[in-house]
Amino acid sequence: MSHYVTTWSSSGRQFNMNTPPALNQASRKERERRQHEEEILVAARELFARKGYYNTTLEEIAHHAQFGKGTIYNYFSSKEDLFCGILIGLLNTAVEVAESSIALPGSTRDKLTAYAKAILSYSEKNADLFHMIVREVVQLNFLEQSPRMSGLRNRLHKTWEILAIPLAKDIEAGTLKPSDAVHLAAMFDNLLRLHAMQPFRELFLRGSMDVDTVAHSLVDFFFDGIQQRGQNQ
Amino acid sequence: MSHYVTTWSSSGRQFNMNTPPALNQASRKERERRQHEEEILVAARELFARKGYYNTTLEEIAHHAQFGKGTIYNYFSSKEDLFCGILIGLLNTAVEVAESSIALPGSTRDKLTAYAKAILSYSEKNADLFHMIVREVVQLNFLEQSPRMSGLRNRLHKTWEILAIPLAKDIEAGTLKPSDAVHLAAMFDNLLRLHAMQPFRELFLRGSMDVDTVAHSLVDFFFDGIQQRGQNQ
Amino acid sequence: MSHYVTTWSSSGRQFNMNTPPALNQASRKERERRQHEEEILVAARELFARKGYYNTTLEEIAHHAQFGKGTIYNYFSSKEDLFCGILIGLLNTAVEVAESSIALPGSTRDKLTAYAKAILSYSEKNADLFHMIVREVVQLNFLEQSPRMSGLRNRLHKTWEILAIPLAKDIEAGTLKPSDAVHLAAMFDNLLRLHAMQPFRELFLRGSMDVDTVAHSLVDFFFDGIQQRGQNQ
Amino acid sequence: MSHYVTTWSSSGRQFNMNTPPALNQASRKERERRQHEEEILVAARELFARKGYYNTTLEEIAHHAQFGKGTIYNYFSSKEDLFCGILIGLLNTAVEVAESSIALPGSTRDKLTAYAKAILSYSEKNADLFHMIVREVVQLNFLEQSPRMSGLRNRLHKTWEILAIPLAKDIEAGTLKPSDAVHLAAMFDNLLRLHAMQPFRELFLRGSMDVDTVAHSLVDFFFDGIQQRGQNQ
DNA sequence: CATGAATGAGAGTTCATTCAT
DNA sequence: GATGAATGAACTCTCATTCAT
Repeated sequence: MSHYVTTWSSSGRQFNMNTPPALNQASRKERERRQHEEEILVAARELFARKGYYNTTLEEIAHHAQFGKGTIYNYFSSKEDLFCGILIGLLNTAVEVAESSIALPGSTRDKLTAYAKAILSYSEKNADLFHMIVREVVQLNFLEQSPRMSGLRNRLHKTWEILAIPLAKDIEAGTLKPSDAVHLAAMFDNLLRLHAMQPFRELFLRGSMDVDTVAHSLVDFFFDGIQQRGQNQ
Repeated sequence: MSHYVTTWSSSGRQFNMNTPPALNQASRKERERRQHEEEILVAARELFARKGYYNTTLEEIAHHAQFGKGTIYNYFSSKEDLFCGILIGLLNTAVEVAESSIALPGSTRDKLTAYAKAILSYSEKNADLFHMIVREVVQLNFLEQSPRMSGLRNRLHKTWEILAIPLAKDIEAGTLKPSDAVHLAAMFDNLLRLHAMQPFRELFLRGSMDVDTVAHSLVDFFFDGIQQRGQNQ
Repeated sequence: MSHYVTTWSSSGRQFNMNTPPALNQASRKERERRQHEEEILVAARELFARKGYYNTTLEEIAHHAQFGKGTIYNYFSSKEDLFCGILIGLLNTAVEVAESSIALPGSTRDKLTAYAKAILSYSEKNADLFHMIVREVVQLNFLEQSPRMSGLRNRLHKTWEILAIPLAKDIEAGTLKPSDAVHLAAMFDNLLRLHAMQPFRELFLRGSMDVDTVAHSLVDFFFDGIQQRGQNQ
Repeated sequence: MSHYVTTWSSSGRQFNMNTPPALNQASRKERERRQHEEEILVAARELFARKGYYNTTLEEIAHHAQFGKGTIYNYFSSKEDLFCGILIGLLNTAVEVAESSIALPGSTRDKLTAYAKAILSYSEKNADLFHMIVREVVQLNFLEQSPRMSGLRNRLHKTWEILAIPLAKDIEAGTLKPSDAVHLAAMFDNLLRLHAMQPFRELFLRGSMDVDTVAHSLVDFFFDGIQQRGQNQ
């Protein structure tokens, strides 16, 4: 599964490691900077996920990241900016995962199953993170005001557009009911996020089901509904 | 449709109007008190929905409710308590709507369609309110800390249990696939809430579809999935 | 001398004490509000004068005014606004003093002498205040940015225009050299402020000269220069 | 005019260029050090003058001087010390200009006119600098606390004492009214500084008057006052 | 019961200063 | 000597809550 995921870096940035030795001096600094930025992001992600955006103070984040309070501001211009940094990383990851998944050979069911497995598996490792996203991202005030945020919704939409590609083909081919492919993708994605959220997992998945089982049953539900085949109420 | 909705009062509380005249004196006071509480709840609901919990100050709420700041504290012991008041009202409403809906005659599809229509119609009139709930309620810290909050999740779960009753019957009857009925109800409810949220509505529903159409297509999707009947990929 | 000075209230506001008894209820609140505002202004004035704008914290001002930190913000929207409040009071006072002074009967020398005495006497009681003004007002950045500040420079200029009236008459009458009357007024005013400043007073006036003597000698210098009459170097 | 101005170096320090070749090695280092110090002083002067002491950060100064932030601390022990460095340079310059001016042949009027021309001309090139001095130097806290600052007021006073020398002679000779010569010098100096300040220049001098005209009219005002000769109000 | 002035803990943010490289 | 990332004390400002009227 993980073969299509090159980096799980939350920032989603790619950078070339094959720099010539002459540039290593600059590279060291740069690498350290990225390292620290990542540490701050990880600390913030954990606290935001656990306690929510407004209940987490910068001091806590700094302490948890083992930095001084002021250091955070050398990497992010504000608390909001830090939050954006997290979201950007997550959404970039989602886009990447979506792209890799639909590039896999196989049916649309296979592609969506792969996507579901990757997202569920990621969210299992990142605990309450999706939880936080559902909680905060949707807060449009937030999204609309910050300039850095402007592209976030587009990125979310982009994930859906990517997932919509195979769905659209199937609709055209007549194997799926005629409908808005992007809308379907959004519904699937949100069902998935829902199951990735901790409280929901606690209620229904009780650790008894592994990622693969959940992914398969979600895809089945998505394609076939809850009704027995052949039945028509 | 509205015949099964007894009160849309946000507090969801029932109170008996048939008090004997001797008690009317006390009743006047009591009625006035409820009236004021309701006005405060309405004002708070609107502002919380528009700007989020943390971005709304008590002063704004008081002003919007045309009361003094201190007056709020005669009705709610804290900002958090006020927020709980709103949630309780909403969840009570949901429970009531669920109860009324499954009490209707007809198939499970009919019952869920009725529920969907009522919720969507309510959320249309209450704009960003479901939006806010998804955003804030899920915040477990919030839920767990306040004593008054302790029953909120149970109430949410209760809605699901109510909706699960007809589903469980169908599963037993073999018309639905074997699965956890409450889980199915939760999925349906969350799909519904998703479509009740403003940003999602904006993206896909563009005012072009009315409440009835959306409700029906959601139910269809829920029962049949996205696949053409008779197809098996 | 003091007969032309109606209020020395730093805010320079006039308000009618002859309110009918029916309005006294409102008047009490209003009076208390002004009282508190004045106390805050006095405290801030003293600290700003003693330690400078940037070296004085809001907490100190609040403590010195015997209020809580937050209370200050019920009266002034920011530290800068508080500073503006002080300046407005002072400049209003200066305008009033100028108006009263030139309204007095007598020669231009008499009018300017009266103005000088009033300002020096005021600054003697208000210690480092003029000191602070010279130090901070001139800071144009400050003046230009705040909207409330927009009129401050005009007010300063207005003082000069008022003082310029008798000077202009004398110039026209040929008893003073032809020159820009407002410029002359500004020079006189600044000479005056200079002598009102504490460090300058310390250096030259050493308590040995009283207000009247200083005022007279300033006016003499202003009209006659430092040269002996009849001499031409 | 410029023949009496040996260095306009802001630090006002004199150093001998005629070092023997053997010391050139040390001298090179030393020269470079002075060069860098001067660059920092120039950058700081410009920014302090433009934005005020408290609104200028060390980072800005460092950037403007094209050095790293830490480098500043190799030359000045603190921000305050840097500020002192500027003041010392300016006041040294003023002392030098005063000395050169009164050393010139001619009447007291001529000497003061020369001083006025030099100061006005300097301030014209250094824009808001005198502005800043009036604004900040007078702040006694500043002066009194820093040990390096201890001599600054003395230096200011020294300028006045120098300018007072010819005035004292004239008073003794009876061509000037009997008065405190240092006080007169201080008044003249401050009138001059006033006209060197940008806002004042803007109001009255409007570019229409050149340095020479202003200097002459200030001296005339100082000696003769504003009254027509032969008039006695 | 209604009010809103008073409160102060606590938030995000800035920036002079240090120090390892 | 030059650097700039790290630091944390100290700042201004916010706002839920109290309480005298």
